[in-house]
Amino acid sequence: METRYEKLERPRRLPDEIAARLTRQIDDGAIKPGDKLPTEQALANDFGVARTVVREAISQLKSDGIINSRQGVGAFVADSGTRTVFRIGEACFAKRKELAQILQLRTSNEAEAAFLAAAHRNEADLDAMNDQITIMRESLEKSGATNGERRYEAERQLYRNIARASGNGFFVDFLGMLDGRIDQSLRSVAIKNMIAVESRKEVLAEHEAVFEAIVEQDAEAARIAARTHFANAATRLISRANLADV
Amino acid sequence: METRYEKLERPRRLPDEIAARLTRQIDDGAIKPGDKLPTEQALANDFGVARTVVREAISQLKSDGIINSRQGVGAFVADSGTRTVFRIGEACFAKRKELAQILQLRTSNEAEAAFLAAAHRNEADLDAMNDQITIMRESLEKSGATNGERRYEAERQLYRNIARASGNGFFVDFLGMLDGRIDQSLRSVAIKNMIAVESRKEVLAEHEAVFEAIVEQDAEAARIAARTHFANAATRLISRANLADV
DNA sequence: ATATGTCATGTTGTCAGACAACATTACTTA
DNA sequence: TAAGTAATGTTGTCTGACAACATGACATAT
Repeated sequence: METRYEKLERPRRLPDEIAARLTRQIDDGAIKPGDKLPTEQALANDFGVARTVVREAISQLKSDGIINSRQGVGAFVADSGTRTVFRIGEACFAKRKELAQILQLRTSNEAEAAFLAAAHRNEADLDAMNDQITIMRESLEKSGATNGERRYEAERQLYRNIARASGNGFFVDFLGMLDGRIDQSLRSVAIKNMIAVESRKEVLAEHEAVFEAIVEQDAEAARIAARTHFANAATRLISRANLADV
Repeated sequence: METRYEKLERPRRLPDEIAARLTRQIDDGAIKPGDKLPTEQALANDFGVARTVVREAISQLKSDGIINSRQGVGAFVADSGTRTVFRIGEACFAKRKELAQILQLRTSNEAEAAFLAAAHRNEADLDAMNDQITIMRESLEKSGATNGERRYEAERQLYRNIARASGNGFFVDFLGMLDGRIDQSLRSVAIKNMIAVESRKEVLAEHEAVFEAIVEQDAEAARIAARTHFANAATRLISRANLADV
């Protein structure tokens, strides 16, 4: 019996820690839009680090549109409406309410992607989807961790294929980001779920319903089927994960 | 007559330029996931800048999950599935096809937010929405740039209020980011649109339909009404903007 | 022969100091 | 009163150094 270990996380670097603290102060309203940050030298003194470290932290915040800096003047907190990125904090995945909201966001967008895919898909798209459905079917009756992981990966690939078939690259990127974040935080839970869930046939039927609707170019049916699956998946995931009720 | 000037953009800094070039190389596939980047010193020599500048650039990419670096080893391109942020490049807003896709993404999510808002809204939410509708009505018959801008801002605020009423903070953040990016790139076009569009009454009616559905807690009607408005708005915006047909 | 310990090397992470580029303010001058 | 000028402070960039760490080669012991 080979015991599997999870990859261990590397220690946080100083610039990331400082970026996180500044971000939190801004999100909490301790520093408001328009306010001027302390000078880099002052921040370096306060945090007890070199100015280069502070600069790396500020560089990160600038690239997110959280702050703007002007040479010779200073760095200022930007309006909340000027953020250039959408990101989800690590901690959100550990809280029941916030995780439910994240999965709600995903469900909506996966449903829309399936809707669009039904209209735009070509034969190559269908083949790619069918490959994953086939893997799921073959793995259906088998047990064990390896097969659970195989079904999990097949499912992820199936919905990546659907997103791609939508013809809208922004859905691909956005859903890919959401899936990656969820995988990063909840992969082991999701795979355990795959192994344990007693109603595998019903889950497979959910995927098949989505696929068949896309084959038939029935966009509304695809949307409903995808929404059904991801809503169910969210319920299963939340009930199985070990979450805080903040 | 006071002529208005747009805020002028400040020159790009070296770390941002380097981060952009590296990102592009990765997106283009010139450097693939798993590949090791040149050492910081080598990059500094190639670009003809100091290592601190390269480090700031890499620090940005790390915070996006595009690369991972390990002390004593090097920096490596991460798998595309491990990106921690969703961002939209500036250039996308100038291309017809990509802008259409961005607006499609927004339409879908605004519709879902309205759907959720119909179920979760409280009286304070409705008041906030009604304030904006009132502003729109009062401004309806008036002309001029100022009134166009007023209607534009009222509309933005209305849908921010709806997103907030959804009770899901991630919709608020995501839609806020999309709206901010669109505003940044197309504000003047959108306002001109507000001033010029001959069918103001019909547009106002679209907003009122969304609002009334949310008042009546008719979630499906709210979704359809919001989808209708944003789809129409997308068509208007694209037809008026000066876009490349890449 | 295999496993363990040690060291040299190269890379990233952090520190310190310096100067350039720039914006603001106060001051000077026409 | 208006325009020009200098002083000051901040961010942007450069340079050099050392610390922290990982890797691979080598030596040693069992």
